[in-house]
Amino acid sequence: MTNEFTPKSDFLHVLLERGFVHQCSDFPGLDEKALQGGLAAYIGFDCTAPSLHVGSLLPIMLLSWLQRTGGKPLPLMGGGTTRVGDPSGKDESRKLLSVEQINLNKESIRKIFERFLKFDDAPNDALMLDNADWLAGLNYIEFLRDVGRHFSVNRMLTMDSVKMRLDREHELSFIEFNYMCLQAYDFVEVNRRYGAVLQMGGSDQWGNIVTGLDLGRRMGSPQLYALTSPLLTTSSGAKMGKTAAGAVWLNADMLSPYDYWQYWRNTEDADVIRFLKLFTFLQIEEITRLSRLQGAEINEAKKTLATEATALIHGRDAAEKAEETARTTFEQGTLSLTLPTITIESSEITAGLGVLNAFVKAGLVASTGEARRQIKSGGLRINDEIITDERRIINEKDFTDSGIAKLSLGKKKHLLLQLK
RNA sequence: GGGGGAAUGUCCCGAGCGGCAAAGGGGGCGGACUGUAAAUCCGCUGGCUAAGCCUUCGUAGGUUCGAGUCCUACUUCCCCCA
Repeated sequence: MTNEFTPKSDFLHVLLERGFVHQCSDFPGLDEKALQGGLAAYIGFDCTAPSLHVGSLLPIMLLSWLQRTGGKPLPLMGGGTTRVGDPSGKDESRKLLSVEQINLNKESIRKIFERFLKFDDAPNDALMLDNADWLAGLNYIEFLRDVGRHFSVNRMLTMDSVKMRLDREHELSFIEFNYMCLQAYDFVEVNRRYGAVLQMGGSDQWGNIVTGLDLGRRMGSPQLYALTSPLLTTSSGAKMGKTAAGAVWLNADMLSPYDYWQYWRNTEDADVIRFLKLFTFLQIEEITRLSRLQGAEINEAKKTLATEATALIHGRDAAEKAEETARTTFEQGTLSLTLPTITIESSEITAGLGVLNAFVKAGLVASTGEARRQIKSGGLRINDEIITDERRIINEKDFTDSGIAKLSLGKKKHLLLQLK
């Protein structure tokens, strides 16, 4: 895919070297553009949830590298398109969200970008866009006349995202079918308004991006370019970004820095180097050095990955604190007071709180039923002591003088109860 | 417009003679082995005030001691004919 081509621009050089590139519509052409400086590129982001998750991290890194190599990053909030729903890769139609919900999500997501990009007034400072700005007020008739006539339904039917739905005999509603038209139009509009000539995205967006490129040609935009990043899976094939607790969110109020650190710490051996290149800004030389580690030494690389990745979104302090918490908890096996903590009224203890409910309250298990099952297989511990009696009551003696007790699920998930 | 199929445990796929909390996978979680890894093996994978009780098989009714299973209507999807 990227064979033979040797980029002259820093931007493509870094991207290729670090494994960010899956496909590009025109390597030499884009390379040339990047060399000229001031390359403006955008990536669209959904507003379907109040936080982005690790799956979105890769595109964010792309934008950040763009800025670091002199380009102008334009993160685009899908405030408009989220109202429609992207059919790509999904059999089920998405639930439509309310406009209010979308706006709330948008605000919440926006904060993440500020950790990765510099937003200001310099020429290559980032600019946050929202396609609702031009999509929400679209006039249907005008849109059909000016834009719609350039779309070939014949061609759209051959696109993978659509074909899959048709082949598998799944419903594809008109509103979803229009998604790609809107996204294509975005490209033209972002180019017209902000001069972006490049759209990036995950490999599943290739079809949508190329459709935009095509529309641009028909509507007289300058030459546009497409670049996609590989779909992220772990070496054992699992999709990235899922854990027991659900998605790996980037917002601290949805996933603590400690848990985020743990997510990266638990990376499979085979993925560490790839992830270091993609999700940290460490020098390639440093990563190469880490890649020579063997066997259990790889754990060092994992810690580096975890700390660097955590520092990017939660700050260096929080990352180092998470690392230290992990060291005390896992390597020394002692009680770390900086583990994620939930507070509990002391009256609840006096009233007699059973272990089952305590674990549910802590969020380590979803129900008392699950707690029972975990106890049967020896998965629950309080202060490192395996719970064998599901009717065990937690009492004052379980707490330290300062009112702390540690609950654990399995060997990895720990949490503190703090008496109030 | 006519005819024939299909919807199952709210993660997914999928079996299911009128006695069903419902086979089997995948995924996930826990245990063993390790290095907080992978692979492998074992167990679990509706809820609860738990040897009992409650709620699940597209929706609403009906037959029956008893319905995922039979009947009726409705919804959605698929196939064939026009």
